[in-house]
Amino acid sequence: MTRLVPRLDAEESAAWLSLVSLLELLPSALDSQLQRDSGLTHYEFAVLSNLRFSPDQTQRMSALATATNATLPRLSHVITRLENRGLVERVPCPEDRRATNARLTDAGRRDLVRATPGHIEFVRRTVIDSLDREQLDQLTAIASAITRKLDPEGKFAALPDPQ
Amino acid sequence: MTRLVPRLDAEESAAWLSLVSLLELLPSALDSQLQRDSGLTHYEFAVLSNLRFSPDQTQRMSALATATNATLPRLSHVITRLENRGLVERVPCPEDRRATNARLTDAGRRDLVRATPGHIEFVRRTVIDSLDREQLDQLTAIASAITRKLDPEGKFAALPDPQ
DNA sequence: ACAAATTGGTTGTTGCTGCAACCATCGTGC
DNA sequence: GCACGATGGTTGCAGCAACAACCAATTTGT
Repeated sequence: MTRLVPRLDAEESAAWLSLVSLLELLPSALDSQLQRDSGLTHYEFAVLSNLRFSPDQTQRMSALATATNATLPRLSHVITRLENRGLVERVPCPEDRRATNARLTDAGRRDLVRATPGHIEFVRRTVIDSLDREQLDQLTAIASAITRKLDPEGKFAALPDPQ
Repeated sequence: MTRLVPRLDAEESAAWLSLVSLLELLPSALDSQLQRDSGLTHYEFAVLSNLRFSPDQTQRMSALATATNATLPRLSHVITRLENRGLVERVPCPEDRRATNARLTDAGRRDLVRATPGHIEFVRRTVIDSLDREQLDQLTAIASAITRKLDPEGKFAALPDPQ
């Protein structure tokens, strides 16, 4: 029986293993930091950040869902919880009565603004400061190349630049 | 009020955003592929792979948990499910009667061997083939550097080399 | 030798995500 | 202008993970 898929050679394997470790460790580290310091999930943080930089701090549910790479049911549940905590509110969309807009409240904006510096600092400490300038560019190229394969249309917008 | 944490500049921001996209898209893509083609979670796959390359296809629960970066309760539940599906069995540890060993069954080994080529092929298509040789080395260095910050003792062993 | 502390695992509860079913509104074709 | 499909969103249910509480076996201290 011939091997249709060649196994990974030493360099490929090293790259893959180190990437797997990263995928395993970094997301949970990010979540822990945000949860501990701000009571926010990384996903909730992404939702709030997205709203913050949208016109009128408002976005359609469906747009917000694709921008955060989530299913609509997931977003709906998350928005419900955030609404109960007073960080977000649902507003019926005037142009399309099927649609719902999610809007960041003042309290939500306040919490987000409070959470952001600590998050950036953590990102800097764990990621940015581990790399030199050259590696920063390399990382951008590498991650973009892989992402392009997974999301060719670039529908997933990631986080807006936290600032 | 002075800004204690300098915001990210353009290059830093680009690197971070592209990395976030990767963290968001790749794990779910890996999970979908494995789930669809083999009925295994990525985590279950990691557990089985780890057992496969352990002496006597056996590992202590606690060792297996740290090697897969999981809490002990999580592993215990997963092993219970895998045991119900006949892919793994629990064996009391002779040397320490508190301890439990998890052992890969023949059926488990068979399923794993079946699942592996498709998984490798997917990894190749999405990750490896997106990069050139130079980038492969760069990725190894970058991911290792970040991982070192998150897990200085290197307790997390990642997957053993799938082959 | 025995009490206390530590280690190794399991079980129960709660919270979040995915999927499927569902309802309401909008657009299209006739 | 009305039926039908498509779109936008919510709700209910099932499965998995985190945390805490718990039990059993072992080690430590005296």
